[in-house]
Amino acid sequence: MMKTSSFDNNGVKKGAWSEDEDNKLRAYIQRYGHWNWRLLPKFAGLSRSGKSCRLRWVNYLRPDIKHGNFTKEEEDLILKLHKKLGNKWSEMAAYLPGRSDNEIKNRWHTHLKKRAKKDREVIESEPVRTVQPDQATTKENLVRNSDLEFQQDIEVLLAESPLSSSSTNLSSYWFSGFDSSGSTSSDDILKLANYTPAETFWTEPFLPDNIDIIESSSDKLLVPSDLVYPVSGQEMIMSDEFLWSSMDSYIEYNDKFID
DNA sequence: AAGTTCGGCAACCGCCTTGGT
DNA sequence: CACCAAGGCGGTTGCCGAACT
Repeated sequence: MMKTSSFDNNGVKKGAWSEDEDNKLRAYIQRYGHWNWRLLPKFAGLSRSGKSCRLRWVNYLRPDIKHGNFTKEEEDLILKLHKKLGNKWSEMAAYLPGRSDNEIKNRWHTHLKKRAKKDREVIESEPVRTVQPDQATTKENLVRNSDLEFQQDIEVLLAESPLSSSSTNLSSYWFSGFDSSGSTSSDDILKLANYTPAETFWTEPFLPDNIDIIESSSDKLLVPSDLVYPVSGQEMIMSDEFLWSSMDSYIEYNDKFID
């Protein structure tokens, strides 16, 4: 099931992720978040593209991600969502906590597409019922009813899960304050669920508001590239100790400007 | 038992959108 | 307004195990 890994001309690794790579990526994001996907692999000691790292995180390593079989309720909801949204996998993922857009897409292609086709055939083969005028089953009402049903399905599903997050929401999951043990407690998940990024602290790493003053001063604000200059693919792979200590001194150095 | 086909899914690719300059 | 970089999304590919012959 795994793709065998290989390196492209730029020394970027492709294919299946090893456990070691997973651990590095997980540990890095849990400790520092993902402030820049393109630069992240360098700091995490991975010879992967940023895109690849992002995908691996979003689809597989995110602590809230659910693995394993889809429930009947989830499948039913996907069918309804697909009817309503079409191939908007990421939008669909917003209604299915813990499921990635990729997973939903795969599920659709492997199982649900057939089921949807079957369902359609059954509906089409059903004889057309004659409607009494007093039933007032206008087209408008039918649409309204299906919307209501759809809304109810979503409410039921969300009630079953403590999270109502989406892959899109969680892709901005660059929280700080997680421990680096690699384990994820329910507290962590709750923290994540309740987390609302109110500032751009991590997305624009360590650049304080008074940047003008700092730039004019003799001190210079460190940026990640000040710490590491990988010139070859080989040099991008660094020891964890080095990475963590580099990052820590980077934070420490810039902290004085932020206070 | 060996070969072939099929199903499932992780990962890649290329395009589009968005935000910054 | 144009350009560029980064992130995000949907389509597709490729690998592997299971099922079938």
